[in-house]
Amino acid sequence: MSAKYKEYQHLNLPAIGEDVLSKWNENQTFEKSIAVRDGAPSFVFYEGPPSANGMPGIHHVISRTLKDLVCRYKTMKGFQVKRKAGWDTHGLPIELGVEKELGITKEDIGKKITVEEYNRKCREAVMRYKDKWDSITKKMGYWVDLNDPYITFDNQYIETLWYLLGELYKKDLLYQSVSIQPYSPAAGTGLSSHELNQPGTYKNVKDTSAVVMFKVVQNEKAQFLFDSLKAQSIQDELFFMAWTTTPWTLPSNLGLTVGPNIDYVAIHTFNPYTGIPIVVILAKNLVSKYFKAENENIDFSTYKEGDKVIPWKVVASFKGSQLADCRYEQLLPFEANTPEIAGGDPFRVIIGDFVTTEDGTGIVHTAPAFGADDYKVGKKFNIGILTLVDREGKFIDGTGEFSGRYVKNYKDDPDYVDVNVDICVKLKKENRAFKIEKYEHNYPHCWRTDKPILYYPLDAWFIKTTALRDQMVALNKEINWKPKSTGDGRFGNWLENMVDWNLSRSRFWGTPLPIWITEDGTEQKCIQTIPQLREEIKKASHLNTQKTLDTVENNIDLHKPYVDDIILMSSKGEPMKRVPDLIDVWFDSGAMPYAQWGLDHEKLAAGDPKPFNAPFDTNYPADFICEGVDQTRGWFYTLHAISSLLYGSVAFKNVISNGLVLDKNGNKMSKRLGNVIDPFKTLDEYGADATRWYLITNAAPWDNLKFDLAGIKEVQRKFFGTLYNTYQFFALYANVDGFKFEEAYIPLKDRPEIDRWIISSLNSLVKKVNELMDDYEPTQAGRAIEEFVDEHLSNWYVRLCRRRFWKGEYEHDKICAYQTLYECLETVLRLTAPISPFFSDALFSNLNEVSKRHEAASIHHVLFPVADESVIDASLEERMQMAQDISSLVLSLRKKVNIKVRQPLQKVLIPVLTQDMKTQIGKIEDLILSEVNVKELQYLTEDNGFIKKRIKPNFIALGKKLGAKMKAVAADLGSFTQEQISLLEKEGQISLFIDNEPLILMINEVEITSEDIPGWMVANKDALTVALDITVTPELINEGNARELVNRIQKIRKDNGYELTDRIEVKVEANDLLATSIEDYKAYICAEVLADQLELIPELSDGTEIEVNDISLKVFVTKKA
RNA sequence: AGAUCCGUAGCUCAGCCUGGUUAGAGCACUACACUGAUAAUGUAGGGGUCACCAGUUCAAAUCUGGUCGGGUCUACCA
Repeated sequence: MSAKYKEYQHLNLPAIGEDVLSKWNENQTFEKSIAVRDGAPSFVFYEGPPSANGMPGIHHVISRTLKDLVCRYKTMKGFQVKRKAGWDTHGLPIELGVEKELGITKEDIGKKITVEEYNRKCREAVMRYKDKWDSITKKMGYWVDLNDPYITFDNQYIETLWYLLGELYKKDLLYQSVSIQPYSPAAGTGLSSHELNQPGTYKNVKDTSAVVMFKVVQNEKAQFLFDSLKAQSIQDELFFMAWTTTPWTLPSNLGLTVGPNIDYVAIHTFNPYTGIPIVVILAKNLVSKYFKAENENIDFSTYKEGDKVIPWKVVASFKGSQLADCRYEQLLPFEANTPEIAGGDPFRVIIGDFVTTEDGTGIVHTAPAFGADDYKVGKKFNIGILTLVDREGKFIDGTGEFSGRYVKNYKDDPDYVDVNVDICVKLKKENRAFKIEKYEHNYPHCWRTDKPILYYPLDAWFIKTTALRDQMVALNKEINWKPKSTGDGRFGNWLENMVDWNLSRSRFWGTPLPIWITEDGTEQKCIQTIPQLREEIKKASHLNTQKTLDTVENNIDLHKPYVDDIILMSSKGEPMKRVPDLIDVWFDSGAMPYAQWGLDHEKLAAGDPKPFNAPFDTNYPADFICEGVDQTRGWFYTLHAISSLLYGSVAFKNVISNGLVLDKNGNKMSKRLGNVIDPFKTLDEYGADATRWYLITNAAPWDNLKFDLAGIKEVQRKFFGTLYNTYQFFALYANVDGFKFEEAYIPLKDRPEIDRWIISSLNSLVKKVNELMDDYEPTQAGRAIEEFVDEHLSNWYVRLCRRRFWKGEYEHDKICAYQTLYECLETVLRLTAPISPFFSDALFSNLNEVSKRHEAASIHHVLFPVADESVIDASLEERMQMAQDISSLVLSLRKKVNIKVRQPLQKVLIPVLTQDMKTQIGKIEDLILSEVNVKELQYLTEDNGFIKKRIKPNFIALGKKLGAKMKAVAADLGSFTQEQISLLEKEGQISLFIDNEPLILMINEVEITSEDIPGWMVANKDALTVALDITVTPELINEGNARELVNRIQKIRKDNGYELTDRIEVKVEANDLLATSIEDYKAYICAEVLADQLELIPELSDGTEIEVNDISLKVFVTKKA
């Protein structure tokens, strides 16, 4: 039996997808795609683990399409691409979800519910939507190994994290320190940034703000200030002015921060509260905020205390950098805030980039304990730290009259007296306040207690990323970022301004920090492996319960609360408890290159610096990763940090950061707005191929995508519809003729020009697609394929070649046509396979099952096409483009005068400006003539005077030479006569007078085009001009009628449901108007409609009434038995 | 607040790196045509102050600076 190419009824992409999917499942096509590359070089891909705690959305489909297409492409390029799936299972979103479900808060954990029970709930919740995820993964055609995923809550995984943390610890890159975190004294707990971002936490409140004065100490650094005062005979006290909205932080002040490039001035004036003459320093830009312009330089001697008009005068100006290290007197000294207690070298002016001149005075009161910036800059300049407020939010003992007072009304005390006001009153009395006022600003509040938070130093563990910043920056330069700007800008910038990584989280469900510590904090142990833990606990068995000992020995779970029960022993025999912190979940995912394979204890024992299970060695670093751009400072960063810190290597070599998926109006998709796209519905309705193709080709991956279902429909119809039609066309005729690609491959030189052309274009496309895919530009690649399929293959090659497939015998030309079209289809399918894996596999299999050209069972096992440069013929492609343009021009002319294409016309005129152009068109003459149904093509050369020419400057060439004279020359050329143009053409140059200066213009400095042929219908595009002879002679009408008749008979054949190959007999009712036509073209008509007989009958009783160019007549068609 | 991306036809996008005188496609709309690929296709038409302002230049959608609008990340600070 003879194999046939499968023909379809309709294009049903979802059905094709399902069909292919079940074949993949049956035949283990994915597994085989990896197996067939055994021994080949590996291409390493890392899967960023999603959390199965939420439903997959359409935005997951885009990044997974990108991941998948790169992996499929690389597989087709001959690499082995292993793809281990992963699940991110720890973290706050899961905990919050569980809390919500149980109706509890963080404080209830350990009280209303045990930590054990709570974590069990988290563990259950985390895989809640795993089924949905697995389902979308399969449906969308994302090939990833779901059978053996890495899971971040697995003991093996956590153990590897512990090992890595231990390595950091050994390198002194893991340390404990305080960090300034949002803290709620009312609730007695630190708040995560996530909690701070709850709606409604930021409120507008009115606080007492103060501009206070810090007295400058006269010493070497400040001498220049005093000198300039002395020069002006000013002997009054000199102050720095600083502003604060939290006066309660003033006793903890240890520094004043100025901007190095900000301009400051010293102003001689009077304190508005005390009337004492003073000199104050503040930013020049902010002077007007405190001093009225009309009072500048007025007479000081008339001023009395209490006057509204306060004179002032600028007495010095300087840059902030000049103030560095000037000292000042402590503002509010008490027993508890001496320099000794503060540590460091306080009460100095220091330099900070964060200082602005938008608020305040341009000098920032710096209390390191109560602000992140303050802490950072304070640490940098070693000004010490004072925490004069306790965790309940009240002043500690030793702060004078303020001791024991709450800095805000945290207890809802009706008799609360604002300590901030009292501080300000004190400062006023001491001539240390310049301006006290209520100030309204946005301040964060605790979302549970509604009380203002404060920033408070809390203990935390850090990774010292800053120690290796330079290396991280240098390694980043090795990474190929798509788009580049994300790497240079967003990521590069982030690295430059990096701070140490705060690992600590005070939560319950996560990776515990494996550090045990004695009560006095003098001894620490960092545990790296489970065996090590077992060993250590054995030494401390007397400190632990039997239950704990059993658990550790038999079935340890490296989570809370079990690890917290474990007590180790110090060298001095003291008990050691684990620090209560969990680590940032980002460490979990950033460590996946190592932890996904787990720890190899044998390698570890042998001292291998990278003791991870196989196939780690061949799977690090990654060649490619891809995630949303929101991961830049998330996963991308943590991967990079851990890899740089521990192994001095990049973790990934190429990265695509894709943009967001927005709704069709450009809004973020959110459940609240109800504009989320259900990916399941989309895939079911339109199929994965169209969805994937749309996602990839509609916008560059890193641009935000405005997702519109109408766009998928368009892709479905426009691209897949066209490709499908082309395939159907091929299958239809190939089945009729029994073409199975059995004949030897016909050398291109023996094929017609149009075949050579499409093969040339095809190879140009292959070349381009390879380059673009190698450059991680799938959007460009997809668009190039679209253009080829639509413009070249379908709209030109197939359209022009249709007759070759259904006319004539099965011999040389026909086989050429089949071979050519087959090659195009097969190659295009292979090019599209990474993007649209189902459709391409289906059609490829249809082709291959008949031709058996490839041994592979799936398109995803064959190799990606490689361009054969020897068949690319640029000049052929150029002239075919010309043929398309000329045909389009002729057709547009026909349209203008309403002469249908079926009506033959006599001739076309084309002015040719060069010999080369004439040669080129000559080669495609026949093609054009048959396409536009014209009998002959005449060339007009320049010397016949027929053509009207147009001249314009070649701006690129002339620009450099002429510069400003360009406009004048352009105007001059615009008024050139035909004679001048031909003179220039003949001589090769012409002299002009521009602005009364002579100028020689060369022929290559202008562009001459033909524009018009007097007396003809013309049309032009760029340098091409086409004229059409629209005279319709009686002979031409006869021929047109004959063609029209053929067309009508064909329609009848089709209506009657005849097979393509059926022979017929035709009887036509005699008609004077058509008699000559039918007689003259009888042979032609018969050949076209496969008629063995064509008779003219005077009267026809039966038959179909038809119209041929407004002539009515009857035709009777019968099938020959 | 900082960083970054984006802003071109009603819609989705090219073009911008490397400045050049008619700013392109597709969709949608309108009209006409084609009819053995036919739930396809072709041709033509309308539709743009290339977000705005300034600068550089003979010449700016394109280069520079700024403004506005949208997105994202980071931060929240006297």
